[in-house]
Amino acid sequence: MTTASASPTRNRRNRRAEILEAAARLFAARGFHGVPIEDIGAAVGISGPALYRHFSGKDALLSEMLLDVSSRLRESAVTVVTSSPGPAESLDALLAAHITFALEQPALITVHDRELGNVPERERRQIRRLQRLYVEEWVTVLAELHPSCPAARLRAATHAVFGLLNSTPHSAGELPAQHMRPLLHAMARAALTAAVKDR
Amino acid sequence: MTTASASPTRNRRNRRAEILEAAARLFAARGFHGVPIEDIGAAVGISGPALYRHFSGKDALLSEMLLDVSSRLRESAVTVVTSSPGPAESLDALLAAHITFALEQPALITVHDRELGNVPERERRQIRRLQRLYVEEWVTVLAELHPSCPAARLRAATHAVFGLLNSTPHSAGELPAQHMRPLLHAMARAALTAAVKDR
DNA sequence: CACGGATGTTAGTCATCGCTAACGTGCACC
DNA sequence: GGTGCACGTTAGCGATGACTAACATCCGTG
Repeated sequence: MTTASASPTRNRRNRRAEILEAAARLFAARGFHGVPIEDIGAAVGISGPALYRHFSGKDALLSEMLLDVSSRLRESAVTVVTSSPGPAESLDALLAAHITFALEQPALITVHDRELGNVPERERRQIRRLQRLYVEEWVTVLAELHPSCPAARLRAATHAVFGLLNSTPHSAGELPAQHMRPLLHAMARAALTAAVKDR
Repeated sequence: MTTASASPTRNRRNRRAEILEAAARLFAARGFHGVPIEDIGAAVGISGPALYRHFSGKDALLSEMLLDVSSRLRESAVTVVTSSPGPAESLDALLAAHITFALEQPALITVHDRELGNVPERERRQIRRLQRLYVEEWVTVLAELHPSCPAARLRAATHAVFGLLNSTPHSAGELPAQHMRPLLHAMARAALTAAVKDR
């Protein structure tokens, strides 16, 4: 039979993804510098230096992880906005997509906004750029809905909403996901509505 | 003249506070394990091992920092609630107090919800207890305002609002504090209101 | 003015960690 | 069926970092 593991590329991909996932969990729990490379290896059943067959170093691992998250978020935002009939629908879709991500990948979300400072300068700039673009997707949609509201305020409100949505890891287990999702959606929506009201 | 530095206790207190403050900034920026003890010393003008004259170790420093934050938050909540005429005023006062803290001590807030995992078991339990009590102050007030809403939902909503309020460090500089404060207050309030509506 | 404690210093120890080196093994492919 | 590459191993090196030891200095006090 043609084995499922025919292509070495396939295996390599899986291994890399597996490592990234395990590392995300560990980084989220103990911080980048708190996790020795040996522990990451152990978490996927290999040991220590074997990681260097897949990543050029610990920094590179973190960089790739954050770059991946940033571009996925950004990409999903672009997709979602361009395929919505209007700004109101865009906003709901942005909320839904972000909530899905936060609920399904709490570790990644955590690492994403904690460990940027430990990424080497070069790729940190890239990541920041993607994050900015992601925020701007939100701000653009909000600006369409509320043209009279200054952009700075919209940006601040967006960041605050990210804080709300990304708090998921902290309240893990408080509520099942199928209740959490609409709760977060409603709260974020209300917060944004309040933010653009000029009192 | 009686010198201001008469009591050694006084000096010691100041030094400890100074160290805790510097360490908070550094931990917030680079993570607990990312900050060598020498850097903390350097930040207050002494060098490295001199810290051991004030703290028994790096762990102890972190523990004291988080214990202090947790108990201050909790205490302020108790004070504020008991001195309010009713639950509605309590809620506003809780919001105001938390926002003040988040805006004035962004580093402490950051460390407070990132580094708990690096605190030794014993004091971690204490800190968790204080955090739980703080959350319960909020939940109690909310429950008075909305008796029909299940406590688990109120707890989840409270955590989400903390996420919103504590996101301040991320959006540092977006907006001046005198605009940020009412914005956060309005958003948090609206989010809570939305959370307790059962649609 | 000696004394002692609070508070610093520098030098050194020991553990840990990131990473490299050298080597083993299975598997695709000619 | 050898050959080479993907992927893993263990041993060890060099750097760093937490902490201790031994020694200096300031300063209030009997």
